[in-house]
Amino acid sequence: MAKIATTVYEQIRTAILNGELSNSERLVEEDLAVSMGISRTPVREALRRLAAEGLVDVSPNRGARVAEWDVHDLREIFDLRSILESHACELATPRASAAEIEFLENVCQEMEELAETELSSETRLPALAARNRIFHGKIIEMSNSTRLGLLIETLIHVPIVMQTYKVYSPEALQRSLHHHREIVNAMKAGDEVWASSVMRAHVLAAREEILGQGEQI
Amino acid sequence: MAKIATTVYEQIRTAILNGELSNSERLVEEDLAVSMGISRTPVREALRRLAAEGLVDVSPNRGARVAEWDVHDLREIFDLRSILESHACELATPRASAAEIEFLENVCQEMEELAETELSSETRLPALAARNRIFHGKIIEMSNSTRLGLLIETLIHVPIVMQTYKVYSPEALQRSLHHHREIVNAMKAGDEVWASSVMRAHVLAAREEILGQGEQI
DNA sequence: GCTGCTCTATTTGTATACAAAGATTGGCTT
DNA sequence: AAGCCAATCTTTGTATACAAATAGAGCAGC
Repeated sequence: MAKIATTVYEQIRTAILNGELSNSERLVEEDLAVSMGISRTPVREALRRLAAEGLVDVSPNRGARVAEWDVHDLREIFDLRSILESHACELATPRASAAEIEFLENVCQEMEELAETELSSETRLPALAARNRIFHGKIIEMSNSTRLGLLIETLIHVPIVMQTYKVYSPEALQRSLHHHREIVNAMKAGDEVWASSVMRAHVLAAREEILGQGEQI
Repeated sequence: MAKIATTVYEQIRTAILNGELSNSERLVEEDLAVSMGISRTPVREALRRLAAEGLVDVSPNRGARVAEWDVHDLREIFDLRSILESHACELATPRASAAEIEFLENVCQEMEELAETELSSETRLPALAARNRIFHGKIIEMSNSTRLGLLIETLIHVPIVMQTYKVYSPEALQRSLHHHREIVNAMKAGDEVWASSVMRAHVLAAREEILGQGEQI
């Protein structure tokens, strides 16, 4: 844990991702520094890093705020994710090993089992979200394209933030799990067109789910 | 010019993009600072920013170096650019105004005129490259997707670096210009599938051109 | 009572000082 | 002579101090 700046970065990052910081809340360097018992220098570095990832907005001489997103932003993000993640599927399919397929199948099974447990449990949703991230992350890793991974990484923050407020409808959850299964089946069959098409549909379906709820908020 | 950090950032950035800094050259904060007559603080900020954009690599406690890329990186980058820029075309086509089409046609014409002037002139290539960037940038702008623009932005650095060393073959140049014309024609016809397909081909053709030459270096 | 201005207070931007981690060089041992 | 260890030297990471810019409060003028 040599670098304080990295620690600070992770702390602020998870705070934003967990919704512990309200939207467009000011992030005053000095305040953050004293609250963590350190100096402004590493805080500054952390904030700039977060700005580069789009999690905070900084204006010159006016400091940093937690970034804010509207429906148009969300639409952009999911459009791009649908394109990039389906591309990841396309690249991953011909490279997929039996072990990797099995890994994905295990994640599918875990998610399916979780989905059958008691509804609206407070531990169930985070557990599902975590598995979901593992599933998507694994496919991106399998695509063997560092930059593709980095691009998707920068697009994923906002959906995670929204995920906090989101309650999947039972039908949407079922559809999502079926998509996952179908993606793995397509990869198993070595059919990259099939796999990437399902992934595209999967992300676009999620978009509608989120945007639909967005109007209710 | 209030922010020194921004100035430094731009200076180092253009130095890298112009190839004035040799590959994987160390960027020592203190040296850069004294050479610019400033302190290390803004230099540090600039380096971190460049790191976030992938133009320099920084290792903890070991400082920053100019980033280095291999053939695999280039392939990744052009693959992703082909996807994202063709998506930009798709979004831009239904939004394109007559004035924007005319603007693109003017850029096409300028490039065609430049192509007909004396060969291997040292001013011709940079002029073409500049127009090329304007052409692609305009379409991205027309797509009206901030994040798409940002993603492409982060992918474009490396090709620019390589462009410095690159001499287009006359055939490749002609093909490139024809692609541009065809893209504008497709947009004029309101055919986003056509437009995005040509853009995809355009970027992939550029990839082969660069990679083919890469082997010669 | 409201608008606009100035002065102050807060906060960011930059410089400098100090601490810690790596790299390097010189000598020592084998 | 080669390799290893240690001391030093360089370079990065963090803290603190100071300068500049912006925001806000209070006052003056209308």
